[in-house]
Order: sequence, then structure tokens, then C-alpha cells
Amino acid sequence: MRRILVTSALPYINGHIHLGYLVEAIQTDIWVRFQKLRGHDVRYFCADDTHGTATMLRAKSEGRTEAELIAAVSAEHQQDLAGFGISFDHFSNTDSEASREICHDIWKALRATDMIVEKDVEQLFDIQEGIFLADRFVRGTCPKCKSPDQPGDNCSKCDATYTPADLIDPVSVVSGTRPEIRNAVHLLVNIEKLHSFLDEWTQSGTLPSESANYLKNFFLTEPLRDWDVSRPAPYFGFEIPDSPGNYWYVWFDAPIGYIGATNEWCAANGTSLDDWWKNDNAEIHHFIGKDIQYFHTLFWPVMLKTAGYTLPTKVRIHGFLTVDGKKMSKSDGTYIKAATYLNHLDPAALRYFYASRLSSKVEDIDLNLEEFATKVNTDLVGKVVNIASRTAKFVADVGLSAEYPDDGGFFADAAAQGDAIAEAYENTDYSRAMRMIIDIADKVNPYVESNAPWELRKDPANAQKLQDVCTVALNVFRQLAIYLAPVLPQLAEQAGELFGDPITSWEQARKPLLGRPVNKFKHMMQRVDLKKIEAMIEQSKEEAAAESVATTSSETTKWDDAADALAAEPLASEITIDDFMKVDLRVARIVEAKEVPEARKLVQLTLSLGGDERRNVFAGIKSAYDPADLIGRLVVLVANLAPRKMKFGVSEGMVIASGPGGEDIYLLSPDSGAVPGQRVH
RNA sequence: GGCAGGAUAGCUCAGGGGUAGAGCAGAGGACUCAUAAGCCUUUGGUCGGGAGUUCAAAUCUCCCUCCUGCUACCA
Repeated sequence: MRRILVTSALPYINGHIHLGYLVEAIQTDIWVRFQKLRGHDVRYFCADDTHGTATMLRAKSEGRTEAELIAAVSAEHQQDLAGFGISFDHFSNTDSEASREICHDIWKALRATDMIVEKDVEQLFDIQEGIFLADRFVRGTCPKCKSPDQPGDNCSKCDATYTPADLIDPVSVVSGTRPEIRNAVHLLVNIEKLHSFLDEWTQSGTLPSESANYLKNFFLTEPLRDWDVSRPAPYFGFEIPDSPGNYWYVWFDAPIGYIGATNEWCAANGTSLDDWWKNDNAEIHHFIGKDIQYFHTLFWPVMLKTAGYTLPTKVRIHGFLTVDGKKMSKSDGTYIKAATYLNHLDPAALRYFYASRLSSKVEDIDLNLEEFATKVNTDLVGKVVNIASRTAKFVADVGLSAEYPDDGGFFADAAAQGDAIAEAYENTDYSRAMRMIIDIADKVNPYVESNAPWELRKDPANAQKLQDVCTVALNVFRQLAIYLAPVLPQLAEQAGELFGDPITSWEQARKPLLGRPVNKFKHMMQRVDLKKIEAMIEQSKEEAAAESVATTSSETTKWDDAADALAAEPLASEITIDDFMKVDLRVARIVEAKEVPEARKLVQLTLSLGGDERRNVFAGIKSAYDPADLIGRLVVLVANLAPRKMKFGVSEGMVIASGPGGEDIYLLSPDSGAVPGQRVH
């Protein structure tokens, strides 16, 4: 018997459980149920990932403590996951004392081995909120291509990568103010010290080959950079014991949550944590998405190794979920929450569909909704369940034959395939397992067809033959239910009820059931109705719309202009009225506007100040205005500005406009009634 | 740019030196036990292009084209 500890990645407390996360939860749960069915000593642990600035901000804005927020959301998460039959042995959260204890322990080991270094790190600081800003809480203009409103780490337009401090006109997403750069001491883990260990460990077969190659080619060719594991206060998390005012970064304690959850479970069950996490005979299997592989394959093993915990036996990595070939989208209604799905459809359908698509490769899988319906309906309802549905009633009164009839090796073949199917499950090649199982089902229906029990029952002389045919079909059906049990626990339970013999072990597929009654057949699964899928999509759209209304209405109900524009360009020093009067501002009409093809930003304007007075002005507004739309409108001109020779000609003044640039440029217009030539006082 | 993965029937994918496979979709049929399920027959592919190795290549090697993903201190 193997001792196996299994984990799924921790869902973040600030998000909902959605169909994407369920790929992982279902993939893991299938594996756990499979191992339990095989009789191994398996425990499945998970937790909510709770720490970080986002949690702090959300709790504040909702007017409750972080602990209250965590309790409420975690309960929701657990309910959603339970709805899909995810069978955790324990589900905790990373803000637990059990987890803190392990953080301290691992930290102590990192200190003891001299792995921690201190460094001054520049980070943007939100003055109004008094917090340091993670990259994703900052937006600004890309330093490379000048696209406005880009995230703090990389540009969505030109793909440049940078730090938030490089942004032009950075703005805090939290307060709307301009953040400033501040230095703070951070604590970092010098993982380079274990470089050679990682070289070996990452290539030891623990990871999928794609991931092993990726790490080898991208990270391990160079010295590994120190990993920043602290954040200065205020930060919602655990304070670092020997560095007051600093907190562990959320990604330091997130994986420790695996051990924390185990710790809690062990305490409640009177067992020792060391049996699971410091035991060479225990296997540890992490299921994660490809987005978080470096946390689990570089930092995590270093932490475990240093502190003397058992290293993962396997890190099993899956790809992302797309819906109808596209990224999940809130506006398309394909960002589907677990709870929304459960309102409309059977969780078994999704479990089976995912199983039929999952392999051991790091591949994205697509949930094509139409295929989802036909696949589930055809395979499960039409083929598998149909076998019982069309034969059980013929033996309701006599039960199964006392001796197993000659079936030409049918049952034995299916039993023999158990090993190959088990191997596929073991390797998380679920799509392969499903194919083999459905192949068996595909042979049963023709078997029933050719033996025509509905004909046999017409003649009492065929009673034995009738019972035998149904005994064969029902026993193979039961084999299928056993093989599918990890994926469809409900079906296995119903099959158990049908024969009055619960399915508890994989080995049950080897021996037929004989000489016992068969209960009345009840429908075991509903077909997936396309109308229900549509209703689910519709509800998702409505939810997304409701969310966006909630955010915009709260912002527009009051005149609550953000302070970022002012912060982006602080007030200039004071001037006198005389200074101002030096600037001659005039109302002018654009009488001609031409694009300057060679110029990236310029439009060439001909302005009229009334009469014959014309000015040629180059304005850097190409990115925001189409020249054709400008002709005829009034603008304000700085009329006494010294002419400037430019590459494309001489500019005789300047039209005034506000805005950060790019598409955000706003020309000033006088109210109606103003005429060209009037001075602006 | 680099790396990884992929390209097989209308669609989703399996296979992986020896006569091209499944499911769905399409066509035809028989049946009526079953959730209008299931069964039988059938249409449909120069296995992305080119070269090589071989008696034999969808499969192995090389080149090319096109897709997808990734390219760390972002959760």
C-alpha cells in the first residue's frame, strides 16, 4: 500500500471558483479517487490562498476584517467544490496557525543555512493609501511605445517588459493618485546556492518533459536570481519573526499552505505530520497549472529541501481552459462560475468531459459546448448507462445467473484491460483511459442487440438464455461503472445500489457478480440539454453585466474625480498676472488640417485668426484626432510663441490641449459665440 | 528572436515502419428492450509541403510553411 499525499493549487480568496479552476480540481479529484479505489493510503489537501494586498484592500472596502472575508469566501469555495464532488480530506486556508507554524519552521531553516539576503528594493508607494503597490496595482504609459494605461509590468501593445518605476505617468489603481518610488528593505532567498540540486531535481522525471526542458533552457542556464519573499507593512500576511515590519510575500506562504493543511488535519486526527512530510516512503503529488510552475519547481523544492521536508514525487502540470476555442470571457458569458454551472447542469457531465480531454501533457483543453453535450450524451447516456437501462428490467424478478455464462471471453477481456486502464489513470492520461472504457461499452450494445433479450423473453423456454445474456451485459456494465468510478462517483454509487453491492475497490472489476437480485432500474444520468447550456451562458453574461454596473455606478454617482491627473503633473510654481499676460492666447479656426505622413504624432494645421491672418501650426495630436474632423472647429492658439523650425516646416504657434498623450488628448474649445482673433484673458 | 508543442476525414481527436482509425456530423436501412437511446451498412483523407533513409514512411532524419503556448521576482 502506497502512502500518497495529493494537493491541488490553492484557489485565491479574492476570486470565484470557475470552470478553469475546476479543470485542476477535477483532474486531481479523479486521481485521488482512483488511488483510493486501488486501496492506497491517500489524503487530498487544499486550502484557500489568503494573503496579499488584494485581500487587505477588499476587506477594507467591504468594511469587514480579513478573517471575516476569508471565512465567508472560503465557505463559498468549499461549497462550490463540494458541488462538483471534489473529495478533500481537509480544506484549510493559509492564514491558519497551523500554516504559520510551518512558515516559521521553514524560515528558520533558510536562516540557519544562510540563504537569506537583504536588499534595498525600489517599489512604487501609494501615498494616499499608505501602501506599497504590486505591479498589477499600477498602470501608466508604456516607456517604449507610449501606449497609455498599460499594466505595471509589461505592455499589452508592444509586449515590452519593464518595472512599474519605468512607466511614464504611473497611476495607482487603488487610489488613482500618482505613486512615488520608495526604497524598502526586502528579504530574499539566495536559491542559487541550490542550483546544482535544482539541475538534478528538475531533470529527475518529477516534472513533465516539457516543463523540465523549459526550466533547463530558461532558468538553469544562468545563475538563479534571488527570490524576493518579503513585503513591507502594511501587508496582510504573517509578519516575519526576525524582521519586524516585514511580512512574507504571498507566494512564500501559499505552497506552505499544503503543509499547513496537512498539519491541521494531523492535529485533528492524532497523527504525525512527519509521517506525511518527512517520510521517504510517502509520495507527494502536486497538481498545478502551467502558470505557476516556477513557484513549484524552483522555489518550492528549495524551501522543502532546506527545511528537510519530503520533496514532491511528481508535479503534474496542466494547461489552461478555453471555452469554444477562446479564452474565457465575461462579456461572452464563457467565464462561468462553478455555482452558475451547478444551477443548470450536472457536475458529472463536466467531470466526464474534462476526463475525456485531459492527458499527461501540458496542453490547453477546450470546452466546446456543443461537443460537450454530444460527447456526454453519446458516451454516458447512449452507451454506458443504456446497457443497464435496456437489460436490468428483464432480470428484475430472477436476478443474475448463478453461474457465469459463456460470453466468448467478453468479461475476461474487459477485466484484463483493467491494468491498462489503471496505468492510464496513474499517469493522468485520462483521455486514454476514457477511450479504452468507452471501447468496451461500444462492444456491449451490439452484444445485447445480437442476443435480443426482448425476443428471448417471449418464449419461456429461453428463460435461462435471457438471464444469461442480461447477466453478461449487466456485469460488463458494472465493470464500466468501476472503471469510471474515479470520474463518476455518483454513477458508481447507483451501480452499487442496482446490484446491492457497493463499489469500493478496483479489484471488483475482476470477478462477476452472480446469483443475486437486481434492483429496479432508475435513471442514472440526465442528458445534457443545449437549452440549459444557453441558460447558463445567459446567466453568466448577466452576472458579468451586474458586476460592471456595480463598479461604474459607484464611481459616477458623485463628482468624485480621481486625483491622478493632478498628481501626474504637479502644479507649477506661482506666477504673477504680468507673467500670464505675456502669453497671448487667441481663438482660432482650423481652416485646413493635413496629416504629416512621415511624422508619428503630428498634424499640420492652418489656423485662421480672422481676416487674412493665417498660421501654420504643427500639433502633436495625430494619435487622437482625424484631420478631417478638425476642419472648421475653433481652438485656442498660443499666438505669440516663437516660431519653431521643425523637420516638416516652421510651426507658428501652438494649439492647447490637455491629457497624457496617445489617444487621450483633448483640444480646448471656446464656448459658442467666440470668434477667431479674440484674445483669451 | 529563442524555446516547447502541434498540423491525420467537415468537426474533435487517437494511432505511430507493413492494406489509413474512432466518435460526432452526412446518406441509406432494419429493429423497437432502452433516456426518439441502441444496431447494421455507407460517403468522406496523396496523414501541412519538400527531400532523404528503407524492400516498405502518416510513422524515422533533415529542410520549409503555418498555428499555439511560454520567454521569471505578475497573482
